[in-house]
Amino acid sequence: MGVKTVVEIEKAAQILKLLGDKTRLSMMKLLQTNECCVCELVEIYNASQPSISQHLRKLKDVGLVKEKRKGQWIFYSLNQAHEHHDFVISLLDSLPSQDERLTELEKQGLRISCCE
Amino acid sequence: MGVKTVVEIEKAAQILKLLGDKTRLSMMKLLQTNECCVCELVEIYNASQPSISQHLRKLKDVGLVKEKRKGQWIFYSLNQAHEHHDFVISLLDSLPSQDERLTELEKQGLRISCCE
DNA sequence: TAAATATATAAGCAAATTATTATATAGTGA
DNA sequence: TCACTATATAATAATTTGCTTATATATTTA
Repeated sequence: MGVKTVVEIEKAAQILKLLGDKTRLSMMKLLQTNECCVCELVEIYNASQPSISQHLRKLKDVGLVKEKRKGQWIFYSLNQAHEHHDFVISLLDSLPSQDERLTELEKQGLRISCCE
Repeated sequence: MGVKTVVEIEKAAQILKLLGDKTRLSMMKLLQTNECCVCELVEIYNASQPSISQHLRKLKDVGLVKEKRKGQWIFYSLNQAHEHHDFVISLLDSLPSQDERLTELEKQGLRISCCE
């Protein structure tokens, strides 16, 4: 499980505040093991497109997620280069997988796959 | 380090939201290894008494801390019986000790000690 | 190039959060 | 019992958050 590194209180509070929202937290767990584009997340969380974009913006602003454009889609995933990535991972490791939400999408034929 | 237990997303988000405030987070870290009364926390965080009381109330409402009256003081500490205590501990274990704040108090002669 | 799709951003607003001020409750000790 | 200290709570004000609506930008495709 590796050695714990220390996260300053203020930095930790900033991260935890962002994760303290069930949509963002679930998204982070999903993005831990999947790349998703905005329109998939909109479907999954049954939220408006601007609402999802704004959540992603906050996560991106502190470097928790990164984006990669593939054609007209922008795929998000965890930013493994984040200073406190291991702190975040150890948190996410206590959460149940959110992958069944993607499986649902797949069933509905709404999963975006994209050859680079 | 023990086996990770799973915390439902909603429950985790609730806990993380509470910890996503630097005063509360620092207090939780302090209370992990110390019992403190309200007036000590007021000194330490340079906050008003109602403000500290309200933070403690929130933490107590979800069962993260517990209280014990000793004379005119009420001492708070982590509630080790919380359903997700191990989740909380694994979080706090990544944070730097806040004990020097108590040491400061001690120097100023403001530490409350109380024989039961 | 025009239409369609995906995403971002800005503005406005309602709900939630945090601090402040004022007051109530409880224990201590003269 | 009265004054004092510690704490909680209620009311209010200030701030922040998250959503919606409207619009802008970028990419694809006809």
